Amino acid sequence: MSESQCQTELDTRTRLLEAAGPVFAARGYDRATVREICTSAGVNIASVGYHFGDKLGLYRELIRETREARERQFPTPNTAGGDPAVTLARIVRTLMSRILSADHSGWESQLFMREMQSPTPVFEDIVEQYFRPIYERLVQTIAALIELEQQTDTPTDTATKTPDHVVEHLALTVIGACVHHKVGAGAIEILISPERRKNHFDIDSLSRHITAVTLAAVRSNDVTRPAIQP
Amino acid sequence: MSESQCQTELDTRTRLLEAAGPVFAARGYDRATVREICTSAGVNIASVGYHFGDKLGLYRELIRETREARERQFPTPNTAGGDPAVTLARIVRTLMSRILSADHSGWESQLFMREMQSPTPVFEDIVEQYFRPIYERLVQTIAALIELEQQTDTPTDTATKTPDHVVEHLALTVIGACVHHKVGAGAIEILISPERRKNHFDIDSLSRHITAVTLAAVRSNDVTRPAIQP
DNA sequence: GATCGTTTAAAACAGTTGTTTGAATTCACT
DNA sequence: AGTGAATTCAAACAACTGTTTTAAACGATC
Repeated sequence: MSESQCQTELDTRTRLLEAAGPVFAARGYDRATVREICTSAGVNIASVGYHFGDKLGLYRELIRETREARERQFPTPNTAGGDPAVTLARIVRTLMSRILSADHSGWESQLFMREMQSPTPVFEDIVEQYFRPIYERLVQTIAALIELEQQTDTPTDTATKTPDHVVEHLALTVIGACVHHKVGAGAIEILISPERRKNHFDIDSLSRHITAVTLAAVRSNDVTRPAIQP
Repeated sequence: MSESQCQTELDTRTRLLEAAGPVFAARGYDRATVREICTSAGVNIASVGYHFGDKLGLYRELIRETREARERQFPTPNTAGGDPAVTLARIVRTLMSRILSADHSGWESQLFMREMQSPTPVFEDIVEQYFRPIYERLVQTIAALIELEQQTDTPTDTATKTPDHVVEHLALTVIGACVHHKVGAGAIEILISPERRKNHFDIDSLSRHITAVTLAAVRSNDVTRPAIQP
């Protein structure tokens, strides 16, 4: 094994992985062809079979490495003791960064978005190892926020405790609001003017907005104390 | 042309359209094969070419008819004069119904979701004719809500007017929260317990939750009066 | 320098895809 | 029944897919 070259002439295996990312993200697992990947990587078609067994093997490895890189770059905040409002802001920003941050060209998150609608055999791993940790931290944080809010309430209001499913709804609302800016990017591109998108649809603005909405919801009894059918 | 039979023996054209819906929704445009559609419809493979020109022609017609049916069944609320809060609730419910209502088996909205991530030549039409109307009504309603809220504020608070992009952020947050329950259904199925999903993840509960969150956000100055960088 | 395991190369394979062909069939109308 | 257009059918087409094959090139070790 040669480990001396580090400039442009890399390992065939590595070149395959690097070329596979954009292609799988752009076309999806099925539409992506090993021929296009190999051409883009400048390697022979048979290399996929040799190094990864088959197309799915290459895809599995790509997903694994991408997820690990994404987690390293935007780790799930673990500020357990601090102010829940600050933790919420951090979680939302982490979510938005993982989704919108375009280090290479935004294909990383596109991979995971495609798994949501066209799941492959790796989907369950992605949810358990990538989605669940930050989701559960979000649930904990929102629960802490609600509890904090209700402690400062006047005692007469504390008749009914906020049920668990409301916390889950809130967490999923947050995630949905974040994810939508990637999933619905094509529609947003048509619905929102380019100038508006350029000025106000960055990670920072969107994170702050979603955090503010969530905090407002947590402080509203109409959300945390759901009424019986009106 | 025969128009006498209306029971099980329908027009070949109609049978093709009816069979195409579930297949295109389940597999996506590319993965769906005309062979599977024709087998499911019980017609010859060449019928697609004869009646619709080609695969894309069949798909175009399916999208058109599905969109029109969906708009008929869940029309965009046009209660212009009424209480904006009521209008908001109606819009959210319409959105959730269009997305989650499973008349046949939920494939109708799946079609549009797939267009968001793997757009075909019909995507722009869908956005302009299906998404934009209800989106703009949502924007108008939220703007009306904010104005109504700020009228009742103490005059000292009305220093800064809510900028337009905040209204757009709010509208997209609402849409994202709704859409996520379809796009992220696969992940939600893993993250949320089946019992919880069965009891609290229906159209009614989710619509009320999202409406309440939006109303809370509209009433929060932290949302409608975005601060300069902290 | 010969040798053996590792890696790459071009070509072919078997399967599936959307589409087309040309004959057979159906159908309304005389 | 006969006619002519509309429709359906089985079969084949050309293009593309993932994968395999077989031989060639490489690289370290003796």
